[in-house]
Amino acid sequence: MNICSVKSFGMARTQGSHSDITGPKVREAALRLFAQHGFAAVSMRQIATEVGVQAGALYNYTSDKQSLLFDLLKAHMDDLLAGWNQEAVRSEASDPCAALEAFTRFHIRFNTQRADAVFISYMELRNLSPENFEAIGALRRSYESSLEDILAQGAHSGVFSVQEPRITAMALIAMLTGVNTWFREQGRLSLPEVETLYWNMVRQTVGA
Amino acid sequence: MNICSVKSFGMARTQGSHSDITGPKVREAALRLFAQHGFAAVSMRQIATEVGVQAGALYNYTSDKQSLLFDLLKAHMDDLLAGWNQEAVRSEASDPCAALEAFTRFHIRFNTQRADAVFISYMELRNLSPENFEAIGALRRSYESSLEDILAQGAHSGVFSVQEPRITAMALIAMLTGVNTWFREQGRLSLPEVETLYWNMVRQTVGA
DNA sequence: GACTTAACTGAACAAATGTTCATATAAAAG
DNA sequence: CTTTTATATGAACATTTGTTCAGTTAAGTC
Repeated sequence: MNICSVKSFGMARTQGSHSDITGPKVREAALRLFAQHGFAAVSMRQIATEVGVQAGALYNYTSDKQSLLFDLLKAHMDDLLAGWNQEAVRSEASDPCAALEAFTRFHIRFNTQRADAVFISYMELRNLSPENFEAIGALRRSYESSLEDILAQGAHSGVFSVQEPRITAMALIAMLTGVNTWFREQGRLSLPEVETLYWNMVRQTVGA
Repeated sequence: MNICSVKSFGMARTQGSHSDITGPKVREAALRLFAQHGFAAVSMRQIATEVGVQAGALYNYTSDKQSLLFDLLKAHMDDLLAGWNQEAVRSEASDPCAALEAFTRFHIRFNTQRADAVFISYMELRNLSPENFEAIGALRRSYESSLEDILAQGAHSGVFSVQEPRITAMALIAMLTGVNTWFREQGRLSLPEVETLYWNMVRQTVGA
């Protein structure tokens, strides 16, 4: 239940309202600070200072510090799944090899562009309540399964040599997400070059 | 500078001393709690309760909460490098392919046995002071370089097809460390089975 | 102009934080 | 038994924490 959406009940002042500016600012500041220092180490007052507001005002945009974190993680996972669905449709890859290449390139491109959210998604799950933890976990497993399906189909049709599609999917996702630990925008290698390097490794891993 | 080592200056009561029991207990409790809840979310009082002692007594074993974390990370990295050195000597692998297999199996075995320390080593670096961060980073890079060297040598002698040894090393380490996110001791697959599965993937990745 | 209400302030709250230290305890040494 | 000292207590400290809320401000509607 998002307090921000109170405004959408056809009330006045929907244009130029500060909440349209402050709301995103709160989420951006929280995302950056959580990634930098960790959820528990960041105070509501630090977030408020970053936004340019007093701590009390934050509670117009979240009911809790906890649900502020959950909203960020949920939005990230929804973005990820929506982005991949769109990519899968766009590339209309019927053969598993093309689908795997599309996944590889999408995952690297998407994750390097949101390093903060990715980092939080891996590190701060433990700060969620059990239900919220389960909700994020289900979304994650759904994403992992979409790669597993590609691998299983490729193994079935004989273009991949993969014994354990689930485990291979986990291994490949870990490998691809690892790009975030070293990749820098101004580095020696461009993003397309990195994508191609990793696609070559992925292709060899599945024996295609 | 470790306060625990004060005792080692040839003083009395080195046998049966409580500090020989409490000291390790403090580090074990801190390791487990930091991994479970995060460094910032764990209070000195929680650690003390776990040990069965009052909070003030912890300061006989660490000068700081910060250096308690650093000591844990430092000890883990030292363990890792010592373990790998020993393994590299023991397997006396002259050819790159055998060396790569030794690395793969060692990394999986070592890391799955210390999941808490591995998790902290990746998540809590941001809570270190700049010098301490750099110290841990140097140890990590040294470990990464030992894999990079194997890959570079294999590429040079033609048994591997690896374009970028450094990036391939990062990719492989990320893949192998990812085992920790799903592996469970009582699971369907035994550790040797997992090692073999991953070794097959690693071998294919480097084109050997 | 008067009125309504979204957005924010600033003070307040109890609880918890890391750390220190004078004091107590009990185990080893002489 | 007496002395020494490693080890632990428990209270105290100044800050900081998440959260609430009565009141202020200003932007929109009529």
